Amino acid sequence: MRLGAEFFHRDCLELAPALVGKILVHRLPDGTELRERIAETEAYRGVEDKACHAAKGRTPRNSILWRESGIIYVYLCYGMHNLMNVISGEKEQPQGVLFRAGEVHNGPGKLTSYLQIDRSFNGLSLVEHPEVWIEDDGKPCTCHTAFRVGIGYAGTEWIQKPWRWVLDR
DNA sequence: TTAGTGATATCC
DNA sequence: GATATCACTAAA
Repeated sequence: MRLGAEFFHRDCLELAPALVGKILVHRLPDGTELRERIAETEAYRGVEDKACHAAKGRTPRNSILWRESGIIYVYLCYGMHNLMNVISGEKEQPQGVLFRAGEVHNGPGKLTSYLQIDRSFNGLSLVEHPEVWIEDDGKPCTCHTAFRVGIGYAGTEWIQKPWRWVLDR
């Protein structure tokens, strides 16, 4: 079952764990469906979260964070990796959830590479786009928290937030 | 451990 | 216009 707007419309600290175990799907023009179960997510929460792109104020790149929940935010990292997020929470409240790994393809760059998600998907909607969506296959799963990765610049207060969720196996 | 890669923000 | 930085990955 495809997840609708009401699923995404909540705080990133709730949405991130809820997304773990769900299936990310991208249907290609030839009908092929690329699917991958989400194994890791991270929450980035507002301007006060020093690890969140919104912490440095609104810029052309991060302005997507201020959009409504369910919108896709993709940006290029280290010149070669597309990192995919979904916006959460209230509109005009800059927060989102990073898809940090899939069950098969670990790492945020490898996940988008497999799913063929690049920056052209920036600003599209996981709720309304006909070829990209998230499914709940009803399979129960559990996850545990961890520290977020790769945010050394944010300072210890924010590094120590348990805002990463990892699928148990 | 380190090179590769390029958009972005921040300084001239 | 120049430069430093970066929510990473693969190879060694």
